[in-house]
Amino acid sequence: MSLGQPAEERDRRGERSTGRRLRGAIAHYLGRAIVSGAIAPGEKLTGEVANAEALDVSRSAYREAVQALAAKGLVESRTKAGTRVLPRSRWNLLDPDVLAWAFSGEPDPGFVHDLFELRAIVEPAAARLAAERREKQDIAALKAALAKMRRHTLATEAGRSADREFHDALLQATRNSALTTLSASIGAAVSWTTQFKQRTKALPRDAVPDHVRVSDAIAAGDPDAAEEAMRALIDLAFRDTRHSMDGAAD
Amino acid sequence: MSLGQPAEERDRRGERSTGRRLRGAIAHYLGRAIVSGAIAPGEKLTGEVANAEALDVSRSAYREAVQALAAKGLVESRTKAGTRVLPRSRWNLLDPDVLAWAFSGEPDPGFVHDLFELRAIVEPAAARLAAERREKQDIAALKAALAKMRRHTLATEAGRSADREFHDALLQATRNSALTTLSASIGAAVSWTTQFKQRTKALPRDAVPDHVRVSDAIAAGDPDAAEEAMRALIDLAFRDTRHSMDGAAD
DNA sequence: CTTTGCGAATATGTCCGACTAATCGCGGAG
DNA sequence: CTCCGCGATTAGTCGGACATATTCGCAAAG
Repeated sequence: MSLGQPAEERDRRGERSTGRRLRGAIAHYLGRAIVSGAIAPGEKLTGEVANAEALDVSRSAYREAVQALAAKGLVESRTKAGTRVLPRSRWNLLDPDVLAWAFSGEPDPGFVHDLFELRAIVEPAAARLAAERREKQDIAALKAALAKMRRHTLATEAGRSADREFHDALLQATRNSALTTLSASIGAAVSWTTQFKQRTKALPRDAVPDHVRVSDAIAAGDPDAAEEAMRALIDLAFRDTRHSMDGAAD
Repeated sequence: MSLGQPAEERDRRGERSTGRRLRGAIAHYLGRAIVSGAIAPGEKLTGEVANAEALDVSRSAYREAVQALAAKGLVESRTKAGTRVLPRSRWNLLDPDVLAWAFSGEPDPGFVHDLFELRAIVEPAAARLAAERREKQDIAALKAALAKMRRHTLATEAGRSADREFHDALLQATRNSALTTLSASIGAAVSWTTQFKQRTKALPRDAVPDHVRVSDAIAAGDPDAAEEAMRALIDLAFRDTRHSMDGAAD
């Protein structure tokens, strides 16, 4: 394909930013369309040749993008039958990319609720395990993340990054690879919902004290306190998020 | 790395059994090699041209397979730098395909332990939610799965399928899309570990009564009982699995 | 001797066009 | 009316060419 007019053409192809390859941009574009519901489950998207031409990309790049979506359970391709969107139940909703696509537009309040419900199940239990198994390095990682959170506010990307680091360090401390995998998903969810929460008004609450209580309980090796502190943290975070979503119900 | 096997087209075309496309077979092959540790994290796999030729497939098919692995977080490709295996922490261990690859060889006892720990966190909480929110149809689905489990034993694929259906129906009843997504992962894990457990001759225990207790508690709308029954079920299942893996458990 | 910068080698990324394989649907034979 | 097969359609695979982006070595400057 001719890259004759680089800047303009690339924009039309879907805001390929630094490092993001073309197929990544296509996957992003299609993924958003599917997750947002623009292409409903069961629906069949247009043929490869036509769609690739419409997006002004080669069929190869388009196909590789579709492969990525298929690997995440969003679509399924069958010869002659075409490529169709799979039912939501087949989607890999916890995949970081899928989460990013889900939150790139207007997040579905129901889905946010479900994510918090999952966090409310997993993270307190994880905090308990972390309190039992943490080593010196884990405590250090938690405190480092806390320090970053104090320096920046949650309104900044740096602050949200620190928040992610905190939850990541906590799940790492559980020494459980399955929980660690959930870390990436939960981290993404935390970041997105926090960003959304900040969007409404001035910061509703200083989140640091809640995190300190969790960190202290883990450092002290007190599983019960860690579980309870985490439960409280998530409950408050959910309350704030829900409140801001209700208030700014567009 | 590269497969020593000289090109045996018939063999590979035979390997890709029903419905499985060529790129699926390649992804399966590479995925197994990575998850099993044959290609260590950080290691760089052979160049596309060479590897595609070694596998006797076109570069397109090979690349599409690598795309699938990249989408699951197993590898990352960068121009000139090559395609290298990502650290385990980046892997999407809960992806059904990755789980299948992980259990296609000798399962890692530590990983099995981690999976059961996750189940022990998620499923009792899910049972509690299911008891609160179940509708008639959910109870029917649970009972139908139970009936199937009674007809077949866990030693048969039909029996394991029924077991999967039971846990799936339970998570469906929670009305939580995030938990439903975990359903596929956990279901796969349950199936694999159960099969592994059965591999050591005599069936250790009739799993049906445990499931009946969970089902009854959910049908009765008793969250506490449902949570406790599920906790007992998982504990027993883990004990059986660990016993059959014998010595390898922590 | 260390550092900086430039150029070339190289592996992935994208494009193209043809061919293959699988399958759905239509229309004719029984 | 049913069943079978043939053709049309769409994804799958192929191979080969070119673009792009890094890495790496080498050379010149400090």
